[in-house]
Amino acid sequence: MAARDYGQYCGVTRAVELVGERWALLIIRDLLVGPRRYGELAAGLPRIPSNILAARLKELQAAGILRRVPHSRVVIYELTPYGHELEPIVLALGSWGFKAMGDPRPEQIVTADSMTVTLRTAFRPQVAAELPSTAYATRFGAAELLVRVDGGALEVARGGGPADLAFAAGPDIRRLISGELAPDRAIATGAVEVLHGRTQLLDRFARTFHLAA
Amino acid sequence: MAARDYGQYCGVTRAVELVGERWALLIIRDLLVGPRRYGELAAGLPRIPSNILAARLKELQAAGILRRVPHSRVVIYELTPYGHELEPIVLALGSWGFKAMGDPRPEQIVTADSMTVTLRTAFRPQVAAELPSTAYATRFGAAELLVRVDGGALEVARGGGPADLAFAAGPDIRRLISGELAPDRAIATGAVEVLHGRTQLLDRFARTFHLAA
DNA sequence: CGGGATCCCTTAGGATACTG
DNA sequence: CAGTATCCTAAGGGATCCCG
Repeated sequence: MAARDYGQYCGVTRAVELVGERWALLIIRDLLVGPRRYGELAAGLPRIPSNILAARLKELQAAGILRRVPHSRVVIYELTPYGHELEPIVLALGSWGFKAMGDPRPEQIVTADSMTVTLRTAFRPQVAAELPSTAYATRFGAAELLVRVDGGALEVARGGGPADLAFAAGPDIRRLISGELAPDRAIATGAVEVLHGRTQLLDRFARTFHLAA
Repeated sequence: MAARDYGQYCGVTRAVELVGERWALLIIRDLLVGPRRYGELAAGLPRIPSNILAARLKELQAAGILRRVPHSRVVIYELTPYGHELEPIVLALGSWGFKAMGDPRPEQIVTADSMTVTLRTAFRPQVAAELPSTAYATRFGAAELLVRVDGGALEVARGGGPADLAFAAGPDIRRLISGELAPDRAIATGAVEVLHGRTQLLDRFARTFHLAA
């Protein structure tokens, strides 16, 4: 059950034995957004081989990190409380890795769950608390998300819906979130295309979601 | 330079591409304690093949996480500021993994650097600040450490030295740190052998260093 | 059709020996 | 001491197939 071990008696070592295998943390990242079915996980991780996904799910289940819940006809995977304790670590990794992202290569994709986690990472509750409640309908690559900011609370759902601001963003969304690209410049250069709503609301978005470069 | 990639444009993904390869986080863990030479790293990671250590050092250097500093005759590896930003993440992983450690298997060892990181993780500055300054000379397995607690500050050095309390601990040190094993019980059962100093000081140690089970 | 299992091949990683 | 070089095993990638 325990993957390849390192022969050391140490908490860090144990952690990487449990979640350090290839793909494991990305599965956990997606499950942090919500319970998922096998096919949903596979769709969110297009390049994971099916046998690896199945193997990881078994290992993570044996480690007490996730649970396999058979519903009628379908199977749901969800994090256990112990698995949920990884949330701050995964978000911190996202914040740290954000700085090394550079520009996307053509084959790199943006998935709904990864973008949701990014938004959670970048969310600044204390800033949001001082701004009016706002709903954003966003599209990043193929990922459509409905982002609701209400006081210091953030809610991200897949799909669209009514919103104060609807926009589609290309890869330069990274520079917008890092502050390297000002909101008005982002619109001017076409990095962000506003589909509906006042363009000034993009500035509110950029203040609400920020990550250091 | 970039290791196997995942094809996703996401901070978490980038992070695991940079530090998710086998052994990488353990190398970083040891470098968090201080700059190390190639041989020191190899000694602290007894089961890492030499070619893998060399490969990881190159990859981590290319990623801007560590620096190769040639001194006269010897080469020193040290974390860059970007690499140092991983410290809270590594400590959090250690704290999370601590809960899944269980009892050590016979082949598992404790190294000086891993134990140093564990002590840093378990250190409670706010508790220590209310206790008198204390020096502990400790031995965990083969790892000898001199632990100085002064107010809210912690300093851990390899080797021995004068101390208020000297003790050697077996694997049950984990239960002492988690609070499952009371200090006096630890001494009574032989889990901790006090070599010098007042045995009551072990209680102070246990209050200063604590991790949830 | 969702949820996997099986196949074959490639490549990272383990063990050990060797070199500047 | 600080790494290469080599050889081999086992994990991972990719496609396909299977079963309820």
